[in-house]
Amino acid sequence: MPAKQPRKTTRTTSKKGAGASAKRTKRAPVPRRAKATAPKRVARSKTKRSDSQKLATYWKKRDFEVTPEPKGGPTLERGGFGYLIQKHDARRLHYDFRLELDGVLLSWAVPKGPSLAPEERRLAVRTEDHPIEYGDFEGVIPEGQYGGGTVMLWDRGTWKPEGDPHEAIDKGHLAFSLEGERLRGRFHLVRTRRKPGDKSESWLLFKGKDAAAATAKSKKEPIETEKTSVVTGRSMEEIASDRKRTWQSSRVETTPAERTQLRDLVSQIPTTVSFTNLDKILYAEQGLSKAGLIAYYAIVEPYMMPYLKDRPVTLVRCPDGAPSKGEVHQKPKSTLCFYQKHAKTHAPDAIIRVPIEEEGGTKDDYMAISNRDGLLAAVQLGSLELHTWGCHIDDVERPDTVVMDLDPDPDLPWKAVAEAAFEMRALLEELGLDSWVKTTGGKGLHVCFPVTRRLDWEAFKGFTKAVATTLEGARPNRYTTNPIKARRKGKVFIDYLRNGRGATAIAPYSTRARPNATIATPIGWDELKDGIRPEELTLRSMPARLDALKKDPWARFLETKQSITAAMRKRLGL
DNA sequence: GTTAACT
DNA sequence: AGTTAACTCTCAGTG
DNA sequence: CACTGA
Repeated sequence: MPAKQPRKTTRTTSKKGAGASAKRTKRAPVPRRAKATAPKRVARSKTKRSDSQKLATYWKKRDFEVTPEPKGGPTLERGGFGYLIQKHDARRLHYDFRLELDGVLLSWAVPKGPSLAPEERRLAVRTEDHPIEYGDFEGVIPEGQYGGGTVMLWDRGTWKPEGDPHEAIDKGHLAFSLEGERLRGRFHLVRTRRKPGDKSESWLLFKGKDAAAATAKSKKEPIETEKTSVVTGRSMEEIASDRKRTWQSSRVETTPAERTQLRDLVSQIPTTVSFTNLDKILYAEQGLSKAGLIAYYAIVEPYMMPYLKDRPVTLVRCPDGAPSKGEVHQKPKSTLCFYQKHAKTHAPDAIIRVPIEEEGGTKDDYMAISNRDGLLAAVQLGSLELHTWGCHIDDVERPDTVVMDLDPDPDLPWKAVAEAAFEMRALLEELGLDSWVKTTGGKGLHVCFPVTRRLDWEAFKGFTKAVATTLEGARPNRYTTNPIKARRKGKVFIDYLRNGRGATAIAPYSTRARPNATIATPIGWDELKDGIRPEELTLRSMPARLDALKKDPWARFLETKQSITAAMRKRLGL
């Protein structure tokens, strides 16, 4: 079963279900999680296991903060023999065949589902044991989660083994009868010989000979005739759309009227860029479409452009949208998004190409944006973040903008981060430098200032390092400049390395590829003092904020002419 | 999201 | 015609 | 050394 889309493959390789035999693509290495799948050992072992051991694999694969599937817990061994089949529309549609034994549900993924014809032997891939409570589950597993997709209860009832089921499973031949609503009579599960390289057990599920056995011709297959839930009568579509309703209730609703409005707005933007996929949702939690993103950038463009214009830029592109809360939790944006630094073949004409010398001495085309068309072209490419160099393209070797990144231990209160920014400002002021502050979209702050183009990157970075270490030296308990042990111990990491050649920092007014759609927002020092909250500066709130602002908090940034002087460097011991 | 290079 | 990879860089830690 | 995660 080769995967359809490479990106999704990467993101979901560890999804097994029916796709247990999925061939690996070259790019997608076997995730460690998949290696941890060891249903064989768990299921075949005759020794008594504790309940927690039995379901360890099941738990390991799921994030119960995200998925509506039951966690299941230590269960009493009721000796009951429940049976059920779930129709599961994950990466591939398949049927999950489950038999209760020893307090868990033994499970097989059957890609083609069961057949009533004894000669039809259906592949059944053994998967991890599931908790008994799973037998009641019907609903939608969120995208990005293990087995993401719609689950329908297709059949349920009881089963009865012929002989000792433990021995039969060890032997690899389980004969049993089913007493379900849609399947009845004798069935067999037979384990096939394991081929070298097989990661999971393959079994065959087929009908045993009895009165209920049918030849494929004489009787319709229940898989074909029964299309609805055995419990709720719902179709797969109905189950799936139920999710939409509950899901949408927890976010800002986008009505068709609003969609039209956004499309209209987009159509009125004067631009040469042609847009596609305007209704595609890029921020799931806020229900924000690509049209909404384009509208946002069209609005902030006059505010943003002065800081973005004519600097080498790196894009963080997420054509399928920002990671949702669930996705960010387990597998961050590395798989959903990718960085683009070079123009390569992808860059549209509206984005400027700038040949820049690489470390090795060769030249490669970088990108720069100089006007609205360029910005919107980047958005059309699915860019959710724009990162800029600290220089302009007409003199790439002479930087002109310093960014001191204050990156706090996540446990630190916001107030401590704000205080750090004020201390940084005070130090710079003492040296004779005016500075401005912006949020980053997360819990960090950037203290920024312009300087005249005099130093090369080495000297420039050296100066920012000295500033950082000075602050660290003054308050070693509060600050660290060591990226290694940056985290822990309640410190703020002062990242001066953003001031090196080729390094970048998030551009003012850029969106972030994060679930909450926060914006890297220039703010006033007074606002920071008054306790402005970075999580409230979002894509949705920004237009109103800009309207309400009496003056641009960074108004003086662009006019300020100041230099890193010999005297300043001397004062820092350089 | 786009392109080029494959099967 | 349909499928797949590439689209950053660096660095510490791990086996 | 190859690979991963940050």
